[in-house]
Amino acid sequence: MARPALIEDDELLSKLSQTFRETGYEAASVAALASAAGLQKASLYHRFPGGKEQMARDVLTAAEIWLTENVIAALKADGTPRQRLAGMADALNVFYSGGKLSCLLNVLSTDFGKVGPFTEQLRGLMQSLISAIAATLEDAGLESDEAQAKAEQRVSELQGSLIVSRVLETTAPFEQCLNRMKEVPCG
Amino acid sequence: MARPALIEDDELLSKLSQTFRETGYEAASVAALASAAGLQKASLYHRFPGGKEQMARDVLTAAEIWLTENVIAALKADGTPRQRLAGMADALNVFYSGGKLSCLLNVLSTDFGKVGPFTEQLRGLMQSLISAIAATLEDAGLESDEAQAKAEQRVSELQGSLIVSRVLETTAPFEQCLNRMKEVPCG
DNA sequence: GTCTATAGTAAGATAGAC
DNA sequence: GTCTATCTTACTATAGAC
Repeated sequence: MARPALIEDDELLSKLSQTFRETGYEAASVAALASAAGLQKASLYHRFPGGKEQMARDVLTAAEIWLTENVIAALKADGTPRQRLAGMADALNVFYSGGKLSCLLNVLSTDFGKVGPFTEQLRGLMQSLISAIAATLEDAGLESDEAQAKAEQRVSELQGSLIVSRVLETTAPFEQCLNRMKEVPCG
Repeated sequence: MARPALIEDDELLSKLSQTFRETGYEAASVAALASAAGLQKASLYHRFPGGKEQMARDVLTAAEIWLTENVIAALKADGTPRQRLAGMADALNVFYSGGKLSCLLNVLSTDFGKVGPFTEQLRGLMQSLISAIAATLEDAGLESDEAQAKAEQRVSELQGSLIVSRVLETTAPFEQCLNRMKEVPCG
């Protein structure tokens, strides 16, 4: 194993992720990404030969892993559906820093035309999240179609609450959305 | 009154709006905007001396007027709350082209850091929409706090459903969201 | 692995003819 | 009001020293 880098991969990806989520993909210049990481541009290109697109892809992959190991894992854990939904909400609160960070699903899907380089990965991630929520709602007694629809609705609301929170400059909409997500829908 | 331009202002703004909503603010180059409008870059700058920022601002103002005269007007029209919500949903369906166009509220708030040049206008527009929905829900019998919360929730869901529709490449989430918005919430 | 320095390119914006 | 041509700047990306 080689000597460790001056800045660890995990921390580097975290800094890059924050910049992408704060400013969007196109608006995030490599200079800004380098500055956020505390490196020079050439150092970033050394670690990401694929350039900015690879930086975003690696950030997205890291987010996918984190969401799988935390948000989706919470939904698949032991416990009542109510408890599992609460676990999911807590993990989402961490992921979005209490509503202060945008979602990569939004950011990376916005700055391109019909089809961007991340479309497939984004779709897979979103479907995984929806499926995991739907499965939990089924365990709570909902029928399959109903559970799927409610899961889609909740993911929509989650994404949208981040937009509303950003525009209105208050995290209240995001927090209220998380609270609603903890409850099993009445129908 | 001077001789009319070769391309009318309304149509021009419509083309620019579509480009911004399809690709985002930063990703929409002036060259692409000009191409969409069927003009050269210099012609665009003649009409918008403030450059790309003014183009986006004028597009946003036009959207604000359209939403006020259609979506919000539907909410303030005569009829039962249920009828007014249905009128709003129909207008929103037109505005978003059945879920195929992103929202300027998302696009213009994403590509900047904490504060962008459109923050104030975006916030005002979103608050107007939330207030108009809340007032209709109050007319339907909800208490003030409850109506406000439900209105925020619905706007969140609307924004989010556009993201989910874009990522999953199906307009179903948007359409289902509109259908839910037509109903008066049970509580 | 990180740096300074620099290509090469595309962006936003302007000048001036018609 | 629209155009062609151009300016200036900022961007992505690379080369090569340490």
